[in-house]
Amino acid sequence: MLHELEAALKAAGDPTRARILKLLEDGELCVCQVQAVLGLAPSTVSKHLALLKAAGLVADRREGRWIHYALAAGDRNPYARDVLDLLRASLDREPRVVKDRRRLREVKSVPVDALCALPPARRRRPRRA
Amino acid sequence: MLHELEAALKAAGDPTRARILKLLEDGELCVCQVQAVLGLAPSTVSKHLALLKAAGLVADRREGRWIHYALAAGDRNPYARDVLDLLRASLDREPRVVKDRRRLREVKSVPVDALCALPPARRRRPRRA
DNA sequence: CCTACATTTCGCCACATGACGAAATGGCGG
DNA sequence: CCGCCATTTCGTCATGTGGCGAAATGTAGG
Repeated sequence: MLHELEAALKAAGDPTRARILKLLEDGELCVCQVQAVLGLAPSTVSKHLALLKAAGLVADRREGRWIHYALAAGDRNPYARDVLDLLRASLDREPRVVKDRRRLREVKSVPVDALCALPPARRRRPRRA
Repeated sequence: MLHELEAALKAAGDPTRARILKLLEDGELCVCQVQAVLGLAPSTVSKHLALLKAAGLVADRREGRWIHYALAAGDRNPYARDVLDLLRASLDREPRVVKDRRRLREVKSVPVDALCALPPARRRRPRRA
């Protein structure tokens, strides 16, 4: 692997992964929640999360069938703290980030076990089935 | 272009460009000096410097035939300062960086107008011709 | 054990990126 | 104005990366 700093910078330097990190600022999320907000294929989201984890920027936690991801405490990559702090202080006015946050509120209002069962056509406005 | 933060992170996240930024911590350098230290083709170095400049991490200054690059003050990209500070506080023990610094001292001991005339075979130990 | 389902892994494709050499550019000295 | 030389631009190639869908994995619940 690259040096830890380069890994962290590269991981955070991708638009999609930056979106994910901004989402996680509100607290941990399971993969399907992230996927619902981003609107990308599950495999794509999974790969990004795996890369963020490899870079030491996020940590995962298994709970039943679901795997929750959260911002890392920095115990794995000493530069994670700085990079995450930089991100935390940034992008809050970015339209994409604002939209994602709005969408996240919708997603969070749905129980997790109902979320992933929603058909794609309904994904824009999730509702308890 | 990408958002400024993403541009800065991406620019600094590349190994070669990180090496360049670490070199510039000692003060401005002309392209041929950077090229002599890195041992890469001039066109390659030029492209990296152009990208760093586009990202607002470095600034260039023309002096005669030579173009000097220096770390940016941050007036172009508001995140440059943070990213450069992060780099400044990092990598100083990296073997690659240590070697580059040693090589830089050699390169700086040669007058600039003599440096670029050196044949490639002699580049490992530059000496006034 | 078998199914259901969240997540990951794998194989693929399109595109971005880093490297080079060759050719173009632009200032300096004649 | 002409050539020299540092630097950039251009074209090309190999490799890396992000996206997807299909298949594998692993856990909960019957």
